[in-house]
Amino acid sequence: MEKQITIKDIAIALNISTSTVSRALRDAPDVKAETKAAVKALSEKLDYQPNRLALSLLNRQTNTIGVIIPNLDYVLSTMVKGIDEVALGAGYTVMVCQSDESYGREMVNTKRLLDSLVDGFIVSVSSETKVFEHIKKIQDKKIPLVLFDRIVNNIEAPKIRLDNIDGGRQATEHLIEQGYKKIAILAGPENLNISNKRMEGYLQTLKAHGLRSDKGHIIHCDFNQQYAYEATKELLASKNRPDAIFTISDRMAIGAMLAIKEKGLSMPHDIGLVGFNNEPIVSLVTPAISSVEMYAFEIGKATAKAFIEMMNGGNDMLDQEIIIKPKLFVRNSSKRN
Amino acid sequence: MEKQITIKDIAIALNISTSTVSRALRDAPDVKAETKAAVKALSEKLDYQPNRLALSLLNRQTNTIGVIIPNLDYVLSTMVKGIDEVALGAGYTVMVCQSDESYGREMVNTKRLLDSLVDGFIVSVSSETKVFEHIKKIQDKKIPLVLFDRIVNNIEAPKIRLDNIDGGRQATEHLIEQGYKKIAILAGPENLNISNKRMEGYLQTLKAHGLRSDKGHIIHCDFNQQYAYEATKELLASKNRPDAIFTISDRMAIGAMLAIKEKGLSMPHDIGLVGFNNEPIVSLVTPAISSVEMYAFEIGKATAKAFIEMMNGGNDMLDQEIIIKPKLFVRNSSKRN
DNA sequence: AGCGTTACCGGTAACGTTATCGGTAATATT
DNA sequence: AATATTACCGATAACGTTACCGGTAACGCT
Repeated sequence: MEKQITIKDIAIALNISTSTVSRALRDAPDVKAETKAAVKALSEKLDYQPNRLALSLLNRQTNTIGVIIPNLDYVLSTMVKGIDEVALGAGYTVMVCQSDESYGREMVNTKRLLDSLVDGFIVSVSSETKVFEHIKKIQDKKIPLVLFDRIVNNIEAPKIRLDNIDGGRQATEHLIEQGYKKIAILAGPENLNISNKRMEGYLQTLKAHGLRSDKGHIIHCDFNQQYAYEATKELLASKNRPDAIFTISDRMAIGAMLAIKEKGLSMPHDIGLVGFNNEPIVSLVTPAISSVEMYAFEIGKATAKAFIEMMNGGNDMLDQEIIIKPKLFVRNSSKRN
Repeated sequence: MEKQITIKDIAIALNISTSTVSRALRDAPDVKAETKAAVKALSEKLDYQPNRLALSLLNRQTNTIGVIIPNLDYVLSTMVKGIDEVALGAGYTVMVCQSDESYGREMVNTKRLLDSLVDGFIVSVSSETKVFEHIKKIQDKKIPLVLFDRIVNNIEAPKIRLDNIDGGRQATEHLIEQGYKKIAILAGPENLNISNKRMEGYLQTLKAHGLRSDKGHIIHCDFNQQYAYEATKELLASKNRPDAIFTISDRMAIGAMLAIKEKGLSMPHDIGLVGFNNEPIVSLVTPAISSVEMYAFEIGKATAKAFIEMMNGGNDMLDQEIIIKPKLFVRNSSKRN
């Protein structure tokens, strides 16, 4: 790393003070046009770039947003893309740190970024996170915080998320409409809010239609094809075999699909299947899988917008919750009539 | 944002100098044990966190790596995960910026990070990038740079990449062994190095086995299922219909698969299919798709390791090229005997 | 001639931290 | 008792930048 060009170098070369150089570069009114021109010409020639560290230290702001996410799967990548787009436009640089679904790494990442590196946080918590001291610490320091997707209820911050209950409802209602009676659900980890909400939608809808929800038809497993595959195998081998499965992610849907095919059952005839996320892949397998679109890119954009609004003094936003409506895309895995 | 606790606050509270506080916190030998204890206790109590901006300004290093990537698809996400893992372990924070395959955004991102925000760069260029002034600027400033995956040949920097030619060779050789005679290739954008290398392996292998490569069997299209789907439809409708297709990504393989199924052809009997990347999805569709594993996580780790080595003064690494060997995983889409 | 105004510029302090030098008091050595 | 050594600590400068205050020279006005 070479010594970088500073304002001082220019000042010495032109035999003026650093103050004048600084003013000239910022087009201040009280600098002779001639001087300005000389300064600008030289700084151009030397390819002067202001040192953002020094500026940040002085202004106490870095124009950087810390984004903490559990992983970089399809949905979160898409959300990050949305955040990125809006943030970049507003002059912010985004710092993405993935916790890899680990509470420990989430804490470490948060702490690092907290050391005056970012102006604020956009967080989606890991599935392992059950204690929120690190999040509270952000707020103790009065640093702007926005939660998205995997939100935490008892923290007061703007929250941007999907209407997960409604997503669960749409999927379940559709299956019922198609005549399925024994609908199982492959849910995610037990303490994961988004999973529980989707399940809540599922349970509510069953109840509303006077259907019983067999306890054996509710299965918690990790966000993982392999687990989903095995869970489905068990489901299909059970005494009270379900005639439809709602999985709360497409990855899991594909795992389930594999087990269904292996068993020699046909979709949608013998068994119906609905996934969640509407990843591109679901329309490319056979049969194409019905799935709930969650508009991840939009969620990302809305999150960044809320963040920026908050940065601009919107402390009245603390209790705001932006809820995006999902939409079921029906495909052949569940379309019986 | 509240005023943060500084070393000065502690100094005033304990009626000692900032120098002493600083030394006490760093466990310097020439501080009374009693003083140390007092400082540590208070800094603990006030939850003092050193200001990394100030430190960075002083030491001229930020302990941050700028990672520029074209997007966050499966392969790159996995590589970033590898980079992250190694970098975190070495005390670096990673700043991921995606260019979204746009030359303009790649430039903007690079420039921003160049303003003293990062100690070095790890770059994978966008498919749109044909001019490399922004990359050369990094080197002009003597800032460490490592290229990975989508590398640029005429830039002198450590490069970590897959042996793409060999990947193309393995795929093609396998298809030939399975008795396929008319092997088409779905390649990526024309100026994309990784695509051209995989194609080179394909062409070399055809030649080595005395097979002609029909010009109509070489198709360039974007990394995109939809394009691949349409391109395959055309291929299958052409006079000289291929009996096998090698796609240089799994996304494209799935697009191709869709077209093949639609046409009513069976794999591997009527037509063979081999993809690239070995994404989890390929083993979950029917038939499972053969694919070339590129060990993305390993590439990510190797990249970060090379970067760190370079940071530690390894300027002798400038011409080093680490080449990871791929490995074909054979599945039912191409296993005829 | 004396005063105010304008145009322009320089010096200093500050952001938070640490390296370096130097100093003082207590203790050890002769 | 005089000197050397040790243990401990404070002041200062520096990293690069800008806000703020102040100053000088030139000019115009009465």
